Amino acid sequence: MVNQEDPRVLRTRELIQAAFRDLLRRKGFDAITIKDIAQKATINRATFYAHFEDKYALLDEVTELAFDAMIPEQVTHAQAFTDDICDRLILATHQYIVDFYRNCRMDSHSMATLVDEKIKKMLQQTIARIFLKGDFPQREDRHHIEIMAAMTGSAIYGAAHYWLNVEEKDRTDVLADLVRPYVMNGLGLYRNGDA
Amino acid sequence: MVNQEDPRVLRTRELIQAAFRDLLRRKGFDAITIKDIAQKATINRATFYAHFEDKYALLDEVTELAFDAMIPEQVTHAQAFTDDICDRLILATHQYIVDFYRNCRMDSHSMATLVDEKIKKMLQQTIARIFLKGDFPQREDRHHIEIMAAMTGSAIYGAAHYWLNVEEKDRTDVLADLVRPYVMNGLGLYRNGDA
DNA sequence: GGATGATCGTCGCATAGGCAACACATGGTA
DNA sequence: TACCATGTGTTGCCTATGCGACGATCATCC
Repeated sequence: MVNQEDPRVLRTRELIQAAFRDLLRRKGFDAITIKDIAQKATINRATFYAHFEDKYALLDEVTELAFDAMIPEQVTHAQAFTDDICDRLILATHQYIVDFYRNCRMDSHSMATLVDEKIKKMLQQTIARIFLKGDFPQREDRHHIEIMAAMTGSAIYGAAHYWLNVEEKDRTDVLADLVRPYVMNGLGLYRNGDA
Repeated sequence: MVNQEDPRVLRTRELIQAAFRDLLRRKGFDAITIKDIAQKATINRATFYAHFEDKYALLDEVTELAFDAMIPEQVTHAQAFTDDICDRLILATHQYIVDFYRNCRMDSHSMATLVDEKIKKMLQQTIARIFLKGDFPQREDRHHIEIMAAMTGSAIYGAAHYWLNVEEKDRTDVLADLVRPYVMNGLGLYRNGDA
């Protein structure tokens, strides 16, 4: 395979990703061909396959990069899962979903599913990483941590997604006020005692 | 040398030109090094030399492309040097100079001189081409055509340049009304008889 | 004067990318 | 059915680009 440090490789991958993001704004995922991507990226079609197995792998990477960019500094370096960190995760997730649905034509169910799964997985990993760094209860039990992270990530994602169709969808503070107590209580971490 | 049709070549040249245009907005021509250009273009310094002899050759090409883009369709395909064509050339030249001085830090006398010469030359060539297509007086005399084109191009450029420091610099219509009769009379082409 | 550092322009070698062709799958259509 | 067009992955060969090094030039500083 190619050397991931070579500047030509970095540039080509960036070109492919940019072309793909651009195409997603114009046509549905299913309608995008490798030829389309290669043309817009000004690379050869064969070169695409030197970098990505197929367009699904490309979607996966683009999604990962985009969501990573949404996660605030404070969350990435959080030492404990606090109310503040929880809020930031809720808002970042919600914002990501809003941007995603605004920018991409959603005529492809397969893409929506793939992105859903990807984001949920990243949320869970992010949360689990914070749990492991902090003084989380049953910190030694790996399974316990993972399942708590899975539930928390799913809850946040589910709520953020649901909020798309709510009347007061601009009141993300309301969203956070609903999700935070639920999650923190579920984790046994709520300290403000209003649950 | 490299094959000018290869898509890698086209892309690399475009990257170099874009990087150079961008750098010209931030620092003076003299202060720009080949290393700067290569870094911003995400190419290797040695690759630069496969495409341009030095930064002067690059400036020449970038200037040519930019001025070409300013010349209206009607002028490019003009069959005769009419009042209208003359006006369009005056305004395009003036607009080019305005953009140029607005976008580039003019701490380099050498660059200003090079661009001046380049634009004047392109103007003259454009005008000579129109003369050759139309029913220009003494059409058979190549020298006559060339020198008329040279004077016309120089006059237009000189006036457009001078107009930068005029109080009513926004009244480009006034500029055109001053230059057009002068040029057209000089060429013996003025038909409206107000000279 | 000499030392130092930055840039220039060029070289040979290693590697990523372009090209043309291939077999294969899919879907429309005569 | 057979046919044609279009998209997918893959391959071998060739070319453009990246890299590291080189000597040369120039400016700065001691």
